[in-house]
Amino acid sequence: MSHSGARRADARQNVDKILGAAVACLSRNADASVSEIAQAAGVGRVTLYGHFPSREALVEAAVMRVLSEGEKVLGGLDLTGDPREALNVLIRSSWLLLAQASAVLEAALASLPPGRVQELHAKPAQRVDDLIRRGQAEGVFRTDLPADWLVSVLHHVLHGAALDVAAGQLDRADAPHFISETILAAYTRSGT
Amino acid sequence: MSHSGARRADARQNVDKILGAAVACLSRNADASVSEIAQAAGVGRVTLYGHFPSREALVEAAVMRVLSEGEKVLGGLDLTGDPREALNVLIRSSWLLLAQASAVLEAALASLPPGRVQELHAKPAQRVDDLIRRGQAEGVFRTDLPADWLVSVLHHVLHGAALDVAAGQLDRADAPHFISETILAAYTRSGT
DNA sequence: AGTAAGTCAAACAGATGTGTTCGAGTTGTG
DNA sequence: CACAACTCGAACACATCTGTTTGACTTACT
Repeated sequence: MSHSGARRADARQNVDKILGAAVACLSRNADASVSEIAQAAGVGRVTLYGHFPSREALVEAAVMRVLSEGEKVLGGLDLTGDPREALNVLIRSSWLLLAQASAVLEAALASLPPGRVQELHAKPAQRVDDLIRRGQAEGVFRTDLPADWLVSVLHHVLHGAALDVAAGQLDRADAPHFISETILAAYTRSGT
Repeated sequence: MSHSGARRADARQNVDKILGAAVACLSRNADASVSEIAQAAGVGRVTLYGHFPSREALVEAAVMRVLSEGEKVLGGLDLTGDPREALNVLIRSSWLLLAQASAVLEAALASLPPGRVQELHAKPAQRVDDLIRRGQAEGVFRTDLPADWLVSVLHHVLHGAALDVAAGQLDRADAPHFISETILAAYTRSGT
C-alpha cells in the first residue's frame, strides 16, 4: 500500500470516495473524526488508515483536493474584464466552492502546522488577490482600505453566508446575489 | 456549594476569575477544555467543578457573563441619532466586545442545545437589529437586501476582524476604522 | 481561636479519539 | 484459475477529556 506504482482500481476509487467524504465532513465540522469520515465514505476505518497514515495526512490531502477543485473552476473563468463584473462572475459561479474551501482550510488550521496551511493556500488565493488589487489600481475599487482587508472581508462574508445557508437562515438561491451586492458596495467608498 | 446563601468572599472571587477565564479561553478556542480554563483562572480543576456542575453549565454561565457585559456597554450608548453615526459609534466603541461575545456564542453552539443559545442571544442582539431596521426605515440603509442579511454581514465581518487581529494580520488599532468604513459602504447601494 | 467553608492534588471510572495489529474474507487482475 | 491486493470487523494500547471521590490543607468569618 501507498506504493507509487499502479494500484488496484477499487483502491483508487476508495481513495477518491474518502477524499470526497473528508471534504464534505470537514467543511461541515472541523473536528470530524476519522471514523465519521470513513463512515461517510462507506469505507472501514482500517481501510482509510491503509491509504492515509494519519488524520493529519488525510486533512492535508483533503485540502489539496479542494484547492485543486478550486483551481479547476477558477481557471475556467475569464476574470480579465471590468473588475466589478469579474468579481460578480466569480462570486455567482463559485461562491459555494470558495466557502467550502475556506471551511476546509479552517479545519486544517486546527490540525496542521499553521505555516503549512498558508503555504498551500497561497497560490489559489492569489487569483482573488490579484483581481482585487487590479480593481484598486484601475480606480474601480476603493483604495482607502488595504487590499488585504478587502480580501479578508470577502473571505468572511463568503464563509458567513455558507454558515447561514447551513443553518437554514438563508436561502441557498439568494446567497450569490446577496453576497455580490454586499461586496461590490463594500468595495466602493460610501457616499457620506 | 452552590447554595443561594452568602458564600465566602474568596469563593465569589474565584467564580469571577473562572468566568473571566472561560470567556477569554472560549473566545480563543471553542473547544477549550475545563482544565485549560481552570488553569487560566489560576484555580484547580476540582474547585471549578465545585462551582459549576458540568462543562455545559460553565459554558452557559460564560455566555450569560459576556452577554451581560455587552448589555452594560451597549446600554450606555446613545443610538438614537442618525443610524449611520449610531452604527459608527457602536462599532468604534465595542467591536471587540461584540466579536468576543460572538465567539463565545459560537463556542456555546457546540456544547449547548441549539435553541438555548439563540434564546440567550435574542435580547441583546435586538439592539443591533433594531438599529439596522431603523436605518432601513429611514431610507439611510439599503432596502434591496433583507435586514437579517445585513445583520449577518456585520456579525461575520466583526468576527473575521477579530480573527485577523488574533492572527497578527490586522493591527488592532486599525480594526474599528476598517470595519466601520466597510460596513457603512456595504449598507449603501453601490453606484453601479 | 475555633469552625465551617473552601481549595487542591492525586487518583479513579467512563467515554471518545487515534493509530496499530491480527485474521479472515473478498475481489480485482494477470 | 490463482495469487496478490484489498477490505473489514474486532480488539488492542495509548492519549485526552469529563466528572467524581478522598483526604489533607488553608483561609475566611464570627
